[in-house]
Amino acid sequence: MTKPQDVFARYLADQNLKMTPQRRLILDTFLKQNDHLSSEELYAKVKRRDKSVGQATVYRTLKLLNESGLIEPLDFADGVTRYEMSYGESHHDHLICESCGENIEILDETIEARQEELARQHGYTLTRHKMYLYGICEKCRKKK
Amino acid sequence: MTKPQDVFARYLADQNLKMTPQRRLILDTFLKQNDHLSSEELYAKVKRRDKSVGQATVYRTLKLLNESGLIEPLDFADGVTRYEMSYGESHHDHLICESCGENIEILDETIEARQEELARQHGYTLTRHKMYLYGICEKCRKKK
DNA sequence: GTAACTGCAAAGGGTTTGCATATTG
DNA sequence: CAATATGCAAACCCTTTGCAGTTAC
Repeated sequence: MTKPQDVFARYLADQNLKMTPQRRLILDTFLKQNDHLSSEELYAKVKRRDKSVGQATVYRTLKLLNESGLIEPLDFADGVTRYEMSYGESHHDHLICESCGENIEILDETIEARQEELARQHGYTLTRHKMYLYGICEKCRKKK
Repeated sequence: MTKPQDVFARYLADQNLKMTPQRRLILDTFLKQNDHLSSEELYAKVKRRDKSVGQATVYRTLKLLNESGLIEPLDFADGVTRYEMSYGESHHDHLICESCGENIEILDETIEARQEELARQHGYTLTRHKMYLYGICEKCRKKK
């Protein structure tokens, strides 16, 4: 499969945009720690490698990475937008602990199938979906 | 069933909080147009009935209404928090047309059950979930 | 009476934007 | 060299908070 770096380069070229050291560094940093990073967290990591990079550039680059199809915004309802790699990764949903923030990736074929079916019943063609399960994990429950 | 107004009054009394004309008006306005209102939209409607009400009071009252169990925050990822009546309403998810914005409320027992089961398997106690299905509705599909 | 509530305006947090300068293709 | 990107700081949007004065219980 094409490397993420190449996908991004390709996207930029197609849009008449330019590859820059900053964009390279930001994507690279994101790829290294492919967690569910927020823009600010990524900014901190990027800054460790190159102090001169500005916060706005990180925000702008994340937007481009999203448009290029490499990453996707997540919504953990914690006030910040987080991103995860979507290119070459299989789809999954999230199970989130409301107490400690732990985040488990889940996938259930029964649910996926029912979602398609439900949409179809309403005359919809499904393009995507978001499902977040919020709860309390075992550790946190026992702490109380 | 107990009226929403009474549920709210009861909640306030229990918490040693006070019923005020503003709180009454805000709940009343919300009940009248039980859409998926944002705080600002509600504020605009409230203001039409009483110009003297402040924006902060609407925010504060929505928080109280949520705590009382009457309403619940929604997250359509459009930058604002919206609320919908939850008291006396059955839980449901949303099927949204990406083209025209149509929003259908859906509920599927198979999915609900699987969600509980999935959480349980990971040691989680589920408190809530969000599921949004995005697609294209029949009308929009045929328009093209 | 006194704890809770109000409106106002200011502050807050995350994100975006305007601008002068620097860089890419 | 022309179009894009950059860093900085200011602006932005939605929401929360501090405060002095008001009101419900």
